[in-house]
Amino acid sequence: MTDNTHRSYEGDDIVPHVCRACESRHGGICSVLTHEQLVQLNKHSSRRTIEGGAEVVGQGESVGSYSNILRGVVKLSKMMADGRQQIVGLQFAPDFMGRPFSHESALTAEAATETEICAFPRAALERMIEQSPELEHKLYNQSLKELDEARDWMLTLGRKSAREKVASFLYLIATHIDPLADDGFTFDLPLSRADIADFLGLTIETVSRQMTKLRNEKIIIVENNRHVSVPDIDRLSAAAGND
Amino acid sequence: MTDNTHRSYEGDDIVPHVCRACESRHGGICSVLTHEQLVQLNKHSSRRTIEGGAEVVGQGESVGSYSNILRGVVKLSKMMADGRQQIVGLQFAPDFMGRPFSHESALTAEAATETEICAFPRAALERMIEQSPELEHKLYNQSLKELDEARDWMLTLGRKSAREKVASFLYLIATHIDPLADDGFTFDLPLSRADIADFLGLTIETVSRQMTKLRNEKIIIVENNRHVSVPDIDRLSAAAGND
DNA sequence: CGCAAACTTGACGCACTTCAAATGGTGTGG
DNA sequence: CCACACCATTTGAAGTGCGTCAAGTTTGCG
Repeated sequence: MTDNTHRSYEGDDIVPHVCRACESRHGGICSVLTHEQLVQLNKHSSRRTIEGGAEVVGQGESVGSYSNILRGVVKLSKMMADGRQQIVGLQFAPDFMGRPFSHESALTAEAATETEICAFPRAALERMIEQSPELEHKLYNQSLKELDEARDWMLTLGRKSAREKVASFLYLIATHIDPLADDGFTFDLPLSRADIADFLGLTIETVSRQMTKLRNEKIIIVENNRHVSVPDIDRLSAAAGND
Repeated sequence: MTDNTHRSYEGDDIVPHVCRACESRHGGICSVLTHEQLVQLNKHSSRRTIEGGAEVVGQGESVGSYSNILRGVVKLSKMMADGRQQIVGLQFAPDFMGRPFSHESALTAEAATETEICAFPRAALERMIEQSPELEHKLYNQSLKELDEARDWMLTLGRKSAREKVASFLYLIATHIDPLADDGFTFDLPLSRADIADFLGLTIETVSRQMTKLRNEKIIIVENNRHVSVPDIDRLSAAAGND
């Protein structure tokens, strides 16, 4: 396993300006690039802000670029011909977004909240992958992580009750979003009820009813429909059916 | 993308005996290894036959080895504390089996049918990955493929009806198993009804009822409960809800 | 042949969906 | 600052697809 030992160079003039203050420099894929590679990649990269609800790539579209998520939440979804939809993954900063070695997207990527990304052309990254085994290793590790998450979620989709599904979703968010306050777990939901339903394989109404029940049981505290607090994360975890 | 151009060496004395006749030599990960590496890996590798139903690795166990599937079907499953189970993936020859860079298994791997594998110690493979970017690239590509499949299946689990789920399963098998006859799609199911139910997030009874319906509609022909023929793969695909 | 396991079939119940209406929350213009 | 409109969410009532429980039936194996 490779070790990231570029820390000593931090602040060095060689690091591109935009990257120097980049939140993604450490956890993201850029952390394994040499300064030369960083400069190289940066020549073609561009920061973009995407408003919540806007589509980044559509299912079946050809993909011209990859990107890093710097801020926000992106939902990956699949749609059937008749309109039924399933969210198959959520991505958070500093995740890498894209499906290397496939030029047609099998899914839709859409910003759930306002999102900031750093995009670079497909060719630039693919060239860099060929040159840098560390980069490919980093990408491989992220795809293994995503595969683990996808399989966890398959258990949720296939075998959990509506109540457990909703609790599982809240638990996922609680453990992936930076909390708004220090007093435990308080956060804003990045997804609407409709999105949550599409993520859980349920209807909006069922999601709403289960949220109400969890609220009545004091497992969660809800304000403004989006703002949620979890007083006891272990109770939520238990409601999610986690061992 | 790397190109496998070792074909000219075929039959060369340097290739280990066991590998020379190996069905996995071409599609599997071994196809990107040099002959030297193949010899190296072969020193520690061992062929094993696993009877149907036997466990290869258990959920939560520490993993001592990786392997290639040479023949048969392996099911990957997750279990909740109360016994609810979900199959999260099926692997066919010549798939690589294992989760690199994680020493504790998050899932159970069990032979669905009688299965033959070629196992090698964890350390041997991990050393080789460090030396060979081509090998890591090959593994990365398989994990991307598995991720694509997992996400496809999430749509099935979350949004399809029982009928569509069963048809989707039959379609998956029909397109992944070598047919028994040349007359289109005839095969033996590698999974029992109980396994199919665990794969689809259904009960045995529901699977059975939907199979009966598909049989009555002549979309499938069933003999002996395991032997299935698909006269028109497009009708099956349509029943599965594929566009 | 006979037993056990796997599979099928039937009757009934319930969790979730569907359809419909009420409520709340947010932004806009007066 | 309020009134209104619009959308998101909640709540209610009724329907249904799948699960549960309980026989049967078939298959495979000693």
